[in-house]
Amino acid sequence: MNSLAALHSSWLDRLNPAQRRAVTHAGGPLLVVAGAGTGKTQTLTGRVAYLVERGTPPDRILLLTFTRRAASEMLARASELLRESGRDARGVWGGTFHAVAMRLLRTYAGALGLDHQFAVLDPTDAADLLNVLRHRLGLDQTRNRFPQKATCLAIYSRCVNADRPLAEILQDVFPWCAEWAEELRRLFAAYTEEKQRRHLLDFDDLLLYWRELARDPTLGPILEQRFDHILVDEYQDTNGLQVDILRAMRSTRRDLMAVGDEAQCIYAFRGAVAGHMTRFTELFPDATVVVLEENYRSVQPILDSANVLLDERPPGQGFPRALRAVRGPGETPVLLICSDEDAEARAVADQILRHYEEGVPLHRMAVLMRAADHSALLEVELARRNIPFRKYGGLRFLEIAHVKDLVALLRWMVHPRDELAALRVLQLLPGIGPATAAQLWSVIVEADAEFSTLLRVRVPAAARPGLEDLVGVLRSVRTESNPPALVERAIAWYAPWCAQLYENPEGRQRSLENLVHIAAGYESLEDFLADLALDPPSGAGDLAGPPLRDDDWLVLSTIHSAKGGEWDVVWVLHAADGFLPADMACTSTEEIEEERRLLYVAFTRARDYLYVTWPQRCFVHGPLRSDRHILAPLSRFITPRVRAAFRTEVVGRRPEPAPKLPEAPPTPMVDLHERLRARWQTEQR
DNA sequence: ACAGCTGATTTTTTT
DNA sequence: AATCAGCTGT
Repeated sequence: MNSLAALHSSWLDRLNPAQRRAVTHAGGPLLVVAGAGTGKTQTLTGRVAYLVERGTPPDRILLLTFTRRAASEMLARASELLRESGRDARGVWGGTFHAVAMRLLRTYAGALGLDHQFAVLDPTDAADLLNVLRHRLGLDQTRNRFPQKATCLAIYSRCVNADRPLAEILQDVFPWCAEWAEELRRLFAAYTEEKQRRHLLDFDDLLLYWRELARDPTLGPILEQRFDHILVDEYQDTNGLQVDILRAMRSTRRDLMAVGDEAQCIYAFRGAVAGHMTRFTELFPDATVVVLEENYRSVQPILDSANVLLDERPPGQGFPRALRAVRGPGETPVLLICSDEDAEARAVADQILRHYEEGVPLHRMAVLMRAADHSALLEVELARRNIPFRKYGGLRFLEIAHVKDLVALLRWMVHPRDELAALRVLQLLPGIGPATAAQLWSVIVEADAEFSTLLRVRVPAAARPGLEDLVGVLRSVRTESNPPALVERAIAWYAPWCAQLYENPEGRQRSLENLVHIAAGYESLEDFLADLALDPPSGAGDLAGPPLRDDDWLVLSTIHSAKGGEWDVVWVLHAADGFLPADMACTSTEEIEEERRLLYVAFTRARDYLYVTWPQRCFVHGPLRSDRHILAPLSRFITPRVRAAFRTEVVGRRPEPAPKLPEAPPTPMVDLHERLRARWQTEQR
């Protein structure tokens, strides 16, 4: 025990008293209220290390995080702390709720009556399946247009995750779809049945089945005993379903540690409720609460701006809890008033270069925005100036058309009964559309997935050679099991169709080659695909972005994807009403308050410098609002008091005074009026 | 009967 | 910019 104490002291002493109290907490439920930048990650990793050091077997610890990356980073740091004691944290169950659910369900599939071979539907597949069923139910031929497949999935998912009835969700969140309540209910019923019939689980099912498993009178207790300690990061963003799971997993055992910050709850669209933090102590009345308030990240002026931002909330929106900077004074944040978006992009690029020349590497800077397309002009400007960047958030890797095509082929190779994948692949061939593809599929099903029967079907001549090669590729899994080799075979088949179907085939092909490298880390193609669905490469930019000359790149990120991150210099783009808050999120107080928290998250990512930009004129493009300019008022969250925490700079063209015309020389009079009238008098027809 | 095209319509953020 | 229903030429 003495030697253990000596080992601890090396890193335990570096924690502040509150952090140490959390890390060495004796037992029972523990809530850590951790404001932004207060060392919540150190506290969590410290706790893991402490538990392992005190003898808890790593595989009896469950660490639930918001992304997989967060889990692996924390476990690596915990192992670091443990090195002296000769133990390590590998073996700890770490990952997202979804990834852990996947692992548990693979283990208990049999007992649940689930096919061991169940496949996971990524959101794109889920939407495609809904689309199929929507047509089957005749919901395409309606007076008004039925909601799009992605919207249907969003509605379904919100109901499941918030555990609230459809009618309520429609009323509160999707009022423009309220007229479709009955049709949607039928659609979701069909969807649920169809998934079960095909042994498919979507992301939400992973959680739903876990909850059922944990609540089961026989299996539940076994599952609960499986873990001595459960630790949850970003607790403020857990939804009702996840809270249910935690309660079921801790009905008799009491060791549960939750870490979070109510002011950073930004996932209402996934069913999170800002009040879950406060409700923790209701669910676990014997909980110990530890509050971390000392901020180690930012200089005081940045925290001042964040503190005022929260202080301007209407009453009843959570406790005011001011952050104190351990680091002390620093630069005042800057509000950058730009004449338009072009000026914004140029000014931000200028400043990036200035900080770079002062010695800040690009990867210590980040540009954050509410929606992925807010950085469109900036991206052009960065490319023009050869500033390398990576973009996180926005279009997901698996949503890019050519990636979807290739992944469908890989899935079909692995799961011969994957109808959605097969139909997508078959329709790549010229002359084959929905009907022929469906016919080919039924032939295969009858032949018990013997691919060569495909060649007996009469297809348009143009499709014939492609189809023959396809059979060869599909059968290659029988002789080859090396994932990268299989991915290469798939690419070889797909490349010509890709070139025919899309612009920029070289670029697309290069991004596909990256899949070969990623696949190299896997034992089987199956594992590779399962992981790809749950944890795809972050952002399209990872693989399709501009060529990276060196290892240094600027980060562009949605605020949602920036969660947990920190940078020396941070820009927050488009701090204009209609963009932040987004105009689609202004129908209720709850939505608006969430937008305010989003801005709070953005502010508190910055260590040394914070710039908030306001383009006075914005170009709105995309759905619903045909491309046009609008005058955008400053974000309602930048109230006079908040603005007082900033220094203001103005960039771009001021409205130019009308150019003075040179004095006109005297000229003869002309009758303009007459000429204009005449235009219509002589018009024939 | 079908594939592929045309033109109207479309809500952001992510595991 | 993408989706989707309906139209048109094969």
